Amino acid sequence: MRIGELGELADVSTKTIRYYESLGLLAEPDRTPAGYRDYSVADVERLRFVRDAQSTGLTLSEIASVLELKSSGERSCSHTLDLLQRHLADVDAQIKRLRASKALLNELAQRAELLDPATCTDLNRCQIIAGGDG
Amino acid sequence: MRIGELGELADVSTKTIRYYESLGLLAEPDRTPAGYRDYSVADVERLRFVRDAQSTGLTLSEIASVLELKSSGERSCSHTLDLLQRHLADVDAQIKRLRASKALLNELAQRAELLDPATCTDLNRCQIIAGGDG
DNA sequence: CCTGGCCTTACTGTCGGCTGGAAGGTTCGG
DNA sequence: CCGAACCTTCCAGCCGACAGTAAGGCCAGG
Repeated sequence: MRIGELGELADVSTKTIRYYESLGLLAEPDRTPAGYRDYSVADVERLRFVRDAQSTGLTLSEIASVLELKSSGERSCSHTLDLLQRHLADVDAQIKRLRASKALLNELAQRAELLDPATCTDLNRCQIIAGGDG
Repeated sequence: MRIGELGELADVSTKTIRYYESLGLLAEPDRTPAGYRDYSVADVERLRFVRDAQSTGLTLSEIASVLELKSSGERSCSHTLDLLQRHLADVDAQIKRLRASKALLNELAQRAELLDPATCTDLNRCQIIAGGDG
């Protein structure tokens, strides 16, 4: 199949497919006599794999490293597992940060509702956002 | 004070200060006869405000819009409040996505530990990551 | 007078993941 | 045989928040 069909089947733009190929996420496909990329069903699987992996939040280069290991004949899943666990830690850290951010935002919003706007006199200092130290 | 001192007081690089100025986050300061930027204590406050706002996860352009409104004489905090609440919704959405991502990662990691690597035969299909549909 | 450190503007590069467009070749239906 | 829809390569740009560098000006201490 050609790139357009592959794109439709995996819900990925042709642009993106060529981009993935340039990153080594997809192997260089066969070409038709006219030079068009010629894909098989396995490529649909592989492309979907990339999307699946991406949906877990792995970066494209991380995905590339998983694929590279696999294609180099690495049978063990330990690298993948390792990657997943490190990534899990990252995600946790991000969630933590966001929670802190959220708590702060909530506090600020609450303060904002209590505040009398008339007391908001200093243009350089928003009472809602600035720390409560002054 | 000059830009270096301002930077130290607010823990921001001189590069970043000039960048903020170019975005309109900081007003154009007075200049010394030699053309150096000449800041006052109020500028330290303002710069810290920017950092505070940034720490809540607001983008620089959002911060700029808050500051713009304030400097245009807007007394009401409703815009800021609005911004905070929309941003809060964003943060919630992000947390949601990350949680989903985390659940998926956990599931994958668990599956990985149970899997026999020897069954990992299809190079285009990582059993850890690919969906369990086949 | 010289050196080192600060300052100036302006432009480029970085990361990640694409997207757009130009300029051309191919294929298919009518 | 023609036009539309597909394909090709390559190069540029986008978002956000800076950091790096060049090429120069200024200023204080010894």
